[in-house]
This record gives sequence, C-alpha cells and structure tokens, in this order.
Amino acid sequence: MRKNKYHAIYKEWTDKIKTGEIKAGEALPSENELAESYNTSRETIRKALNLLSQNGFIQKIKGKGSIVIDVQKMSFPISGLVSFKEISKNFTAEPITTVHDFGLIKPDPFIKQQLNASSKDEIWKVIRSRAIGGENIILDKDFFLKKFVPTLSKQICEGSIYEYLEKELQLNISFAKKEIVVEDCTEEDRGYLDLEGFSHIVVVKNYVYLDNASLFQYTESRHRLDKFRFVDFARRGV
Amino acid sequence: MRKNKYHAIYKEWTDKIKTGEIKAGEALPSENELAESYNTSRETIRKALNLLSQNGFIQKIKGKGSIVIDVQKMSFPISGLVSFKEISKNFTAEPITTVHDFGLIKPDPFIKQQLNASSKDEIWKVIRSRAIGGENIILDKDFFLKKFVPTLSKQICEGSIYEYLEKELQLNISFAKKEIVVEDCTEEDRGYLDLEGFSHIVVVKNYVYLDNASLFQYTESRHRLDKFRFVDFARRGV
DNA sequence: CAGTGGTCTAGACCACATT
DNA sequence: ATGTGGTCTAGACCACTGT
Repeated sequence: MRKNKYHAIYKEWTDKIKTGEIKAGEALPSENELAESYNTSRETIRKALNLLSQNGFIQKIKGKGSIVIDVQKMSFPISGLVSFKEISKNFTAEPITTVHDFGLIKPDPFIKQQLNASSKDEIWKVIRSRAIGGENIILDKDFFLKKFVPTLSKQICEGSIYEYLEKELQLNISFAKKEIVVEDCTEEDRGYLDLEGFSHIVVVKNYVYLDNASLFQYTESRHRLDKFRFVDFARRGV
Repeated sequence: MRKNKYHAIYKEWTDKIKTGEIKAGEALPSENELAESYNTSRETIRKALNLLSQNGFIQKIKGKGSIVIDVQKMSFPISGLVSFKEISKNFTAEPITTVHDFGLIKPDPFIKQQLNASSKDEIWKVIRSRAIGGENIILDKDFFLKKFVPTLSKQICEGSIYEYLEKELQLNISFAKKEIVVEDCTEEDRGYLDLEGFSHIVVVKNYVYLDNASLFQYTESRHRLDKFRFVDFARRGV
C-alpha cells in the first residue's frame, strides 16, 4: 500500500509474528543486523521497530534486544478507531445491518454541541442496528456534517460508510476521541434492540476528526451489556 | 525528570497547550524554526512533535504545519495505564481506600491462568474498595507474582502500590493489556460495594508487564455502572 | 570486553500547500 | 518559488547487558 520503507519492514514483521513464524519470547535480529539485511540505515529500522513496540508486538530491552510479546493473552487488540465491519470479523456469526432512519436534519442543541456545528449546518443522521446471531445487540447513531460529506445514501449506510468515505470521497480520517460510559436504556434502544430485560446499555461515544483536524462526525454506538467487549494495549509513561 | 532533549521539548509544549498559552487551532512554529530556537537538529524536534501528535495534542499537516487540537471536547484522556490515585485526581471529592483482604496465596486455577503462573509460585492477593463521596463504588482485586514483588504490606496497599513498586522496588512497569466487559455482580461485589440495586458491574481487567516483558500483575477493577467512565484518544491506521 | 538499544546530528531529497 | 512536514542516510556517542 504505502511505499515507506519502514512501514514495509513493520508489516513484514507483524506478519511473521501473527503467523507464529516468530514466537513470543524470541528475539528479533539486532538493529544493526536488520539495517544490513534490508540495506538501509539503522534509524529507518528503528522507526519500524518503534511501530512494532507501540502496537504491542515487541518489547525493546536495552542491551539485550527486541523480543516478541505474547499476543495470545487476549484476542488481538481491536482498540482505537474501528468500524463495525472490522469489529465483526472477530465474530463467527454473520452480522446484519438494518437502517432504521436516514436523512438530512437541522442540528438539535445536543448534536450542535457535539459537532461544534452552527445552526446553518446540515447534518446527516443515520440510525442502524446490528444483528449478530439473530439478535439485535448494537445500535449505531451516526451524525455527519454535510459540509464534509456532500452525498450519502441509504444503500451506502447498509454497507460500510467508512469504506465509502475513504475510498469514494477520499476523506482522510485521522484520529478520534472516544468515551465509554453506561447509561439507562432509552425508548429508542428498546424499540430497535433485543434487550432481554437489561435496563442499562454501554455507550461508546466517538468524536471523529479528519487529517486537517476538523471534527466531521459524532457517533454513539450502543451495545447490549452482555455483548460488549473492549480491548486495549497501552504503554506506560508519557 | 528524564534528561532527553526531545522529551524536555515535548513537556514544554504540552504545558503551553494545557495552560492555554497556545489555543486550539493555532499553529506551532515550524520544525526548522524549532530546531533553530532549541539549537538542535530537526529529527530531534520531530521526535518531540510525534509525541505530541500521538498523545492528541497536535495534528501535523503536510505543507502547512502543526496545529493544536481542541482538548476540551472531553476532559483530558486518562486512558492507558493509570492507577486509581491518578484517576481520582479528576474527582473533586476525597477518595478513601479500604483494604479488605491482604495476604500471600497459592494460585487457584483462574489466577494461575491469568498470570501464567506455576503451582509453586506464590502470589500476593489484595482486595480493596474505593469510596468517593461516601459511596464505595470501585472494587480493586490485585494479584502480584511474589517473585517480582518480594515484600508487600497492608499499609502500602492503603496508599499507592504503584508508587511503592516504582520508587521502592525500582520495578519498571512498561505496558499493559486491558479488557473492559460487563459482568453480573458477585456476592463479593455486593459485600464490599454500595451497589444501589445495580445487578451488573463494569470490569476492567489489566495484565501488567515489566520492561523485560514479564507479566507480573493481574488486576480486576470493578466499577459501579453509573460511575464508570473511560476516555481514549486513538489515531487511525497502523 | 563486545554487542545491544537510546539519543542526537547535519545533511539530503521528496510531496504537499500557499503565494 | 518558497516553506512546510515526511522520509532516509551515515555517521557519532552513550547506557546497558552479557561474557
């Protein structure tokens, strides 16, 4: 995909780790050896290794080397910015998306605040439920600023909106701020989901930004308690 | 603290952003200007700016510059590896820790598996509740491998175990894998917490590793539903 | 002691945005 | 054309680990 040298090296070693060609506890070749074998400089190797380290594949130990971290302890981190399509790969059952509401709206006070929108902005509102194994367990409420997403259709919403945004509209999603809380179920939740008597629901609020740092989407992903799972890898210190 | 040049520069600019000396949307000086003014090389400046970018302070835009991200949208990310003491800074009320159980145990099958421990390993078990505003809302269950933590006392557990581990024992906590799920309340939860009728509880499971990549702690932090909040900053892509 | 990763330098060329 | 960030190089010195 990208033509970065260090990214290619990163990819090559993530593959070796994922496939088990290198196992947890084993060491990678030293930075000097890698620099030699890839015919590149050590700093470039280090960029690749830092990526591996940040993403939880290896631990670098001064004076010793870079050793592979056990990646089995949890199914692999799917944290960060992931769309429903990516998440659902981890399920065996076939997920089904249903679009319940789709259209252009004027911002109500809540959305206006979430998206830093003005009263003149128009906003795409999309309400979708996600069924896995025959049960509707996730309710996704998406709001996009029309000035960044000029066109959208119900059909696109039945597939992957993100694929459309990135491939068709060439939008570069760059980062997101995420908040996870538990709320009381609403009438809307009860209407669209199979709640099985649960009175609360896990809400993941996402503020999504483009690469020019403008906020363009606010999303609430509402998960039935018993089906919610979030995994994360974190390095300590600044 | 550390004497890294790039880390010092990083710290200097996080301060300027946090205090509002530079506001969201404004640009930092260019990399060349910064290199000049700090009398250092551009690569060193870039290491500092990459830290700012990874931690959600700035967005770097090719051809334009590094602009400050709005950091108000959510109270500042306290994600990743944080101890209870750090979390509680964000509360106004004074938190109170109570140690309910403290001692050395032989691993039961569950803990054995969580810590990859052998039957001969000894394990410190610590059960603590956290009260904020007079209500016990968090139950922390900590398990440490004794081979990494030779001595521990009830008194230490009443304060910050992490401070003890890092300052006294000189252990370098390096990274953690985290999992967030919702479970049914247990009798233990009901015994130590003020649950107010909630039947479920948010469980944060933490697998904590030292800088030599050895797993030394497993922790379950059990939060009352209405008091749980997790925030995160994530950049997209590999 | 030799080998490892951690930091830093002073250059170079590129892709992109602005004027 | 100029200035910006993104990548890459070929060195250097340091702190740490092993023998």
